Amino acid sequence: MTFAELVAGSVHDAAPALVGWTLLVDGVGGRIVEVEAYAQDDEASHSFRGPTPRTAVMFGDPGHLYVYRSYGLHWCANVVCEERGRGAAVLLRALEPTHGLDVMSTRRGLDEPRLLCSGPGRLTQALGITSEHGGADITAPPFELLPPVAPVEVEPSSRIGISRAVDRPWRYVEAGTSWSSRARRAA
DNA sequence: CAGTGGATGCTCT
DNA sequence: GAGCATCCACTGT
Repeated sequence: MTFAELVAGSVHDAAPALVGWTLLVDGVGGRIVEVEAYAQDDEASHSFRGPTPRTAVMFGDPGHLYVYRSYGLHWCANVVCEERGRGAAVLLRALEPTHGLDVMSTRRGLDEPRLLCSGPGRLTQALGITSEHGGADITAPPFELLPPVAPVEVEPSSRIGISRAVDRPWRYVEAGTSWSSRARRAA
């Protein structure tokens, strides 16, 4: 299954299947360990009330990036899923840093590996993703996607930071990872 | 370690 | 004018 085929399917299948892929931007990045699925029929999704100038990308082609500003200062990156017009996307919430640790440390202004990519705002800062990448094809340079080298076990849980549809278990975290955004407690 | 609140800008009501 | 798909510093134990 190629990445393009994967994200063309249901967002509820694509989201857990993205865990374990490695995402690089200009050779810098890491393994995806935490994501959340957002569907159009989903009160917590930006696409819930239909397309707007901000969310137009969500209703475009799968495999492209929907980037939005969060709380006025952070960028958050999503991979558009399903076919055109569906308004479905997967929010990238955490990576296990594997490539370009030094570059990410500089961009983040800290050395602690655990804090480089463990959060949606953190990983965009570490990878240099901004609104300039909004609408870009994530399967083309400067992006690079490497498939998992071994089967990945994924556990569903509730999504974080939302106030509606809180009960839907559409957050997917790699089992046993210590790199997720809620792994602040020691292992 | 847990809990709180400030920063900061854009979208939609 | 409210409300965020957040992060960090600071407080009090």
